[in-house]
Amino acid sequence: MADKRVTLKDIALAANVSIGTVDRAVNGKGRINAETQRVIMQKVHELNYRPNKIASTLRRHKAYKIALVIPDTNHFFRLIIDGAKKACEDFDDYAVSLHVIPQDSEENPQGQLRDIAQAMDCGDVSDKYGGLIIAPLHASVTQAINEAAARGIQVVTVNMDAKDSARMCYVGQDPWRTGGIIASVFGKFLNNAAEIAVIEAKGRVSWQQRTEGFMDVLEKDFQGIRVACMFEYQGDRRTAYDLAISILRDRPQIRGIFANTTEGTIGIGTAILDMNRKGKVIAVSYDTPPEGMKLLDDNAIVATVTQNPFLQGYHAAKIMCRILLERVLPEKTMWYTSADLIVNSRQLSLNAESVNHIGCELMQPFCAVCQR
Amino acid sequence: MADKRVTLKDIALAANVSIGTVDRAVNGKGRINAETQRVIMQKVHELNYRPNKIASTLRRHKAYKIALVIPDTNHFFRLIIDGAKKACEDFDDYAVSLHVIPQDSEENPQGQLRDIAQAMDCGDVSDKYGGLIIAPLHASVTQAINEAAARGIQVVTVNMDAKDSARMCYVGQDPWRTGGIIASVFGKFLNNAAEIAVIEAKGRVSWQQRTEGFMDVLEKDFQGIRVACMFEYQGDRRTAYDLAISILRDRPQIRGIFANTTEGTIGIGTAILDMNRKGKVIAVSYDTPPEGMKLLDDNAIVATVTQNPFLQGYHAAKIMCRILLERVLPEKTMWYTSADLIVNSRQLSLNAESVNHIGCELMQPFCAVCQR
DNA sequence: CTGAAAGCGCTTACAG
DNA sequence: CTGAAAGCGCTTACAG
Repeated sequence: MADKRVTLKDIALAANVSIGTVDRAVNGKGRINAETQRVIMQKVHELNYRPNKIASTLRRHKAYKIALVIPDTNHFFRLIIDGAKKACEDFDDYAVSLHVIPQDSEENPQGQLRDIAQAMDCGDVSDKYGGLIIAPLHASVTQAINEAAARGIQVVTVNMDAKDSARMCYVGQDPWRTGGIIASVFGKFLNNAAEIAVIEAKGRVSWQQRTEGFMDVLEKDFQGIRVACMFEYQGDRRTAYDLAISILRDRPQIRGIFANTTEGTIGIGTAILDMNRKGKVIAVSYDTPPEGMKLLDDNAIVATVTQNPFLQGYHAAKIMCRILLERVLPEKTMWYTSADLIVNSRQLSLNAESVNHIGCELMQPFCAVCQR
Repeated sequence: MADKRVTLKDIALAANVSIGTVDRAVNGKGRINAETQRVIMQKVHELNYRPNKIASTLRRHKAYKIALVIPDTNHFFRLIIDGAKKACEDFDDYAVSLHVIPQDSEENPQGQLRDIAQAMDCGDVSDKYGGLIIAPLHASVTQAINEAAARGIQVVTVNMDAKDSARMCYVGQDPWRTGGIIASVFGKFLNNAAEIAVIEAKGRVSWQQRTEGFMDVLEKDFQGIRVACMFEYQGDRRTAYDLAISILRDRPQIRGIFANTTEGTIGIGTAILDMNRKGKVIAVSYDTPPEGMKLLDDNAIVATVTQNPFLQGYHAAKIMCRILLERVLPEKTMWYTSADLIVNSRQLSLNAESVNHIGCELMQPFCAVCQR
């Protein structure tokens, strides 16, 4: 910042070549003599040259196209999309554009695979997607990710991961952590002395990790909380509701029920309300669906743990922009967004108004010249 | 994004003048004929011209200097500083630099006034600060803010506001909201049926607003919670402790105590611990001081409401950068950061590791060429 | 394999 | 008050 930045010209002077040659050495395209390259790179290191991406963007006419491949099935995913859009607006000056490729179902990985294949083939050579941001619906999406990577397209996963794929990194929830936070709420509300029930879905890795996190924190920090019984369900609302009803009816000593999915917790909360046990039995929800908010305000659900979907999209896109513009590899493979605790819907709406929008509205193009 | 952006040249062509003249009309400096100006501005609106700040930064040699005037007395303020630094690194390409001017006390507004006056006078004409980000320690700082504004220096307040000053906007906590969230936690933990005590400091406007928010939400959402008694203190730890001890001793029916400052809540938490009443009487803390974290893990404090100091600094600096680079006035006067609920110190540390750093590490200059 | 030159969109002296 | 020209640091054809 303080000192004048070293430019291509400085390197060219020092290495006694033309700036065109330096450019070729640095950007590694076009034929170049190995020895010339070596000398130039040495000067680059010596003088601590960093490319000026302002200048390169100005000259380069290529725009960077990014595709966001994600289901568009509910508010949560739409917040991820919003976040990604905002991040890309931040890079508007650098000619980055985002194209959303939405899926209409979370249960159709085949459809997603097709969408990705199509995205890889679209456009002529100069108009191809430089990067794909994907919320992989299933492990089978890995093959599409690897195919994209093989073609030189950068891939980042968001919200859901494809662990053994060639994606650069993952941005999203840490399921273990959300489980742990819910355990802490249980422990504190129940004053570390109560029996609880666990209703567990095992269909996704992240669901299993939530339960693990929940159990681990209970064991470590709240040994006064005893898990009296465990039941399995499919992650659905209906079964969770039925299980909760029978637990509430048959086991009056149970004072808390944990379910490891959004849908499951909605089922439990509804059961608590229907059995007129709110305030007596606690549930803590995942994410912030409308039904969850209602149950939260009715105190059938004590709190909800939300994972900043907006930030997930925002940072996934920001990482992608940096990869494309600066050829920077992300420093970490796993980028976890914070898990926040919400106790009433007003808190959430107020926060949405501020923190999200403080990141949003600021990014909007607003021009002093034309006043819009 | 899609269409080719309109440039100065396009306007010049349309208005039948040179690009130099268009520049003068748009940037409003240098003599220009009123009629010419009118015609040009009309074309600017018609064609929806937006200046390319990439190009202008490249040509313009001026760097933008921003000063952050803030006490450097604890971790909370240091997070604000970190946030501001990160935002400015984001604008590194645009030749923005941040200079921190720290105060060593929160209780010495005179010293801060001197620091601001000095900052305004430093440097020659071309090297002056373009913007000041200030955490005003007292209403008297208003005069320095107005003086800066009169000299054409942009001012944004952070964390603390100077309401009737000429600052462009405020970025920071919404005290009313934090009070309200704490009320919600009380209401839910106490199952909307209990007597509580309120210990109130009135020394700062924001403290009073916290109490107001607390009382309002209790009244609206938790009518089963009764405020049995109110006491006044100076916002200090010691008095709060003494008051809490006597409340806990004399009024066994009290099941929650609210204090409206960080220090006050630490006093209460300690009293709850000393009187061996943890889990029986609840307190909810402000912010995230180390003592608060300890009391949180001991369950003397049930939760703490934290206000994202990192984001406060980050967004205050980002707004300032936009003001300087794009001559954009902020759309709102008050930018509130979200108030998050923390139930254990592990949650906070994990979140700090992710959400802050997801905003941080990404911004760090990291170069594919030189690998650092 | 390397160099010289044009030009991205803007701002800034310098002439008129 | 207005225009013509140079140049910010880079990339990209185009010659050699």
